Amino acid sequence: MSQTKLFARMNEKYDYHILVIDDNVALLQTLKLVLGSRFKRVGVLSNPQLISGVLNSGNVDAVLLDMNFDARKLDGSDGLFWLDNIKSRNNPPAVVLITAFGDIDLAVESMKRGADDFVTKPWDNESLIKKLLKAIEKRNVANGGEAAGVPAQFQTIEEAEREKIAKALETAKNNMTLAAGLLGISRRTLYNKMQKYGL
Amino acid sequence: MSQTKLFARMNEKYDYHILVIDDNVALLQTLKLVLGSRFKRVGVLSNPQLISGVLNSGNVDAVLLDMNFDARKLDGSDGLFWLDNIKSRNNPPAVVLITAFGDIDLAVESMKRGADDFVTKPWDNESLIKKLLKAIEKRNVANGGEAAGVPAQFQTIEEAEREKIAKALETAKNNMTLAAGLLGISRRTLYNKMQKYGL
DNA sequence: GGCATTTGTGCAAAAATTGCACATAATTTG
DNA sequence: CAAATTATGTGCAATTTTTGCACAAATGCC
Repeated sequence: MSQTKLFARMNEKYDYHILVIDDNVALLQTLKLVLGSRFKRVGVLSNPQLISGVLNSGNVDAVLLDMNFDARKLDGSDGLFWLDNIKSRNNPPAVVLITAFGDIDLAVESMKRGADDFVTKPWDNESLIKKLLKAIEKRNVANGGEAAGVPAQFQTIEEAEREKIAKALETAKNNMTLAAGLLGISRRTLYNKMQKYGL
Repeated sequence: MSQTKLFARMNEKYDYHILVIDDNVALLQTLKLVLGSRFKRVGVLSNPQLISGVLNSGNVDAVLLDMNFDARKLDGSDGLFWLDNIKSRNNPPAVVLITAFGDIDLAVESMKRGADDFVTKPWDNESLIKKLLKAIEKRNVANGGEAAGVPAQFQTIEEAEREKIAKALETAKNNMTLAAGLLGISRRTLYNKMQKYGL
């Protein structure tokens, strides 16, 4: 039923959907060409106002977002605004930022706000593609790989419980009484579950 | 039993423990002086090998870490190594990196690896202090404020379960059969739990 | 218009949780 | 150090939860 991130053999394109957002139309063309050679679908957008709509419809894996839309305002605040906008969505795509103004503070601030990577113009095509791939893969594992809509792995309640218990034991430094309290279960049950999970 | 991050009135020092790590001893002195005027305790370390020991003993809230120890290797790889080292600890302190070589890629990579902020030499004392404070506060809320070793909040198994179920429903787009499968419980049980949790 | 899947719910058997008890450790404290 | 307090591991019976199965109605799909 699903056919996501499969093979990536020679001449094979990655089955990912990239959305490029930049107000420079010429640049947009170039990027579409470059990325189109390696990704199955590359969308292009010159008006960031439309981001929301596009993300709602298509299944976008990564957004490549320019930091500066307004040429009179080169501090990247527009980019940050749209970054926030995208990252506050429900199941946000990976976001890689691109800018001509290599400002460390801007880069750091972007990362704090949830950007997945940061690229400066002029960029190297291969490393841009690599960064996009890395960002997508990281996002996919973080999301349990539900990029294509169909979940791949999803932590079972039992698995989550096991982890939670392990963590509680650690936090409580193996004080069973405390750990049981933290977990909100009776001490007897904690013993039972520990046996069940081999802890 | 704990008395962390209290007041910060005029002339009052923040009750935080900062550890500065740099191989430049002169710089270390300066930083100790600068930070010492605003933080209760400021430790200083010129040999990163000793980080682990210091972090084990004291209750360090934030580490200010230089990126370049070996003068012949200016790519920051040493700093990243120690950053990883610190952040892989159990209850890691906030880490703010400091470097003379303002390299965007290095900054981005640092943030990816869990640094909390990034400062370039020459720095502004006030903003350095602010960054440290922000980093510590962020870390404290993230950890639920268990910096002092005693757990404050800990998610109960039921709470975790509730969250997990909510997420599963979202992932499965409210397909109950699928959601139950994802969670590894019977469909009937999913209905029961949803009622119990008011989902 | 069917055929397959999903939904919500009932029911009884099986399993898990809970509170309590109790004999021993282990830890704290004066 | 000795007493007092707290934690441990386990048994047991009452209670609660989970499970599998069933079934009629609703929904989706070709």
